[in-house]
Amino acid sequence: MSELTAIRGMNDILPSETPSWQYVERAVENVLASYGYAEIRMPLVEKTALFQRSIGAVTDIVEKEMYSFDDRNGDSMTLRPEGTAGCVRAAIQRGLLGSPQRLWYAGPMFRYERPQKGRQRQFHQIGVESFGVPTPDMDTELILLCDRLWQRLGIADSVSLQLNSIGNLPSREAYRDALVCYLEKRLDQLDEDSRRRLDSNPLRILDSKNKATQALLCEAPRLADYLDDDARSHFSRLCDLLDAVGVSYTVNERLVRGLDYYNKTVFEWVTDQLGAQGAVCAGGRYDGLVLQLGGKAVPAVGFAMGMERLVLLLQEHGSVQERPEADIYVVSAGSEAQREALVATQALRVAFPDLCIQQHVGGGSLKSQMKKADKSGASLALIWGEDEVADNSVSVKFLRENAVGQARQINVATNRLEKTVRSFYAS
RNA sequence: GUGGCCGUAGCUCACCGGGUAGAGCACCGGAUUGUGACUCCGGAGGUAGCGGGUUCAAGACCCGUCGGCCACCCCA
Repeated sequence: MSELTAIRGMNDILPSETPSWQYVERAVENVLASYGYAEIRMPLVEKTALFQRSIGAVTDIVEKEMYSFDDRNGDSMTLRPEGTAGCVRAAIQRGLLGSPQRLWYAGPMFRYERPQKGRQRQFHQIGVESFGVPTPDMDTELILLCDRLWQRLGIADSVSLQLNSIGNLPSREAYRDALVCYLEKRLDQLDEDSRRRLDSNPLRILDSKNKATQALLCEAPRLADYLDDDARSHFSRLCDLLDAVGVSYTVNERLVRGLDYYNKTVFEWVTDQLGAQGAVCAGGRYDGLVLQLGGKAVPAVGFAMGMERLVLLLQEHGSVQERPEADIYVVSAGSEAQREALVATQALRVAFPDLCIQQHVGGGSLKSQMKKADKSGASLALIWGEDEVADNSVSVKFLRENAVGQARQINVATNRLEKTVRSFYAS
């Protein structure tokens, strides 16, 4: 093996996998279009400060996971670790926020982490963001959109919705103080990671996986008790609407999300089928971010889904059907026959733009060409040899089980080939 | 950043201190003249991740290193 290998955590998506990817991408694009969302494409690289000021300076992402570098002018740039910051920046800078906007984007994100199942350094997200609508019906729409997509992909049974409200900044700060106060009195019962979080990001302690810590939290102050009326009614309206449509969810009071910009609604679609990586899709409301990044006070909600994780889920369910490499495989013996075959094949491609018609290349005996025809999965082989050239015909061989009474091989005049193929596919 | 498991043919894996390192699948060729699959026959393909050590002898044991997977952490 050469030492010129791919960078750790940056995977090639191989030909055997791209059908699954395309399947997911098409389904997503379809569903998004049906809800009226428009695509936006942003650069992969942004100024480092953009991420520092949006994601939150003390988050792991900004502290140790960003691919940052100085460009030739000495300005610090960063390969985007997530999409929301760039999308907000673009929306502000390009003046998209005069009226409500429904946007989506897809593409690679970069985070310097140890790779594991469902997690790599270059990974792909599809992000959906809504700007300008402060009411909970907007949050609802986004969640319904997800639900529709899971149905569409056939993975609805594998994911479930976790929901919470983390209120506005003042109530979160008040709660944070109460939580820290409570935990500081019980420092000895806290695990090491949680102790570290006590100064940096106390809310994250809530979703610690440590059992002792979780037990400790049962008696801790509850975030829900600190929400103001606005956040409370926003959340209950969201729940009402979800109930009305019949989307089931679990209110998870410990769900706080990692990025600083969220307020009010946060949600996560989780699965137990991807090892340690439970979150397939996650997001929430971020009413303050546009203002914080230099725009007007425009409310917003959004979420992102992890393509790799969706594809993994889909593959576990085996619901992507594979297509044969070719529908028709063209073989020939002799250079004159190959010439005839080439011309006829080109005409067939015009007549049947949706079929995959492969003409054998690279020579070899007719036998070896026929082997290739079989392996390609094609239903028909078209054969040109000396005899066919001599009488302007082509031999059509049916390679698969087909309609009763169908001959295994027939010889037709070249000018009747199109008609023959058409009738084969009609039946 | 920490921990566990693992690097032998294109792929999945055997052999687990001793002869020229094997199998299945895949690949190539042949089994009648111009015809696939199934079957049979034949062939090609490996400095056993890399470096060092122990030993009369190492793919197997030890150390290091690189790479992979999984988990912690974090997150989509």
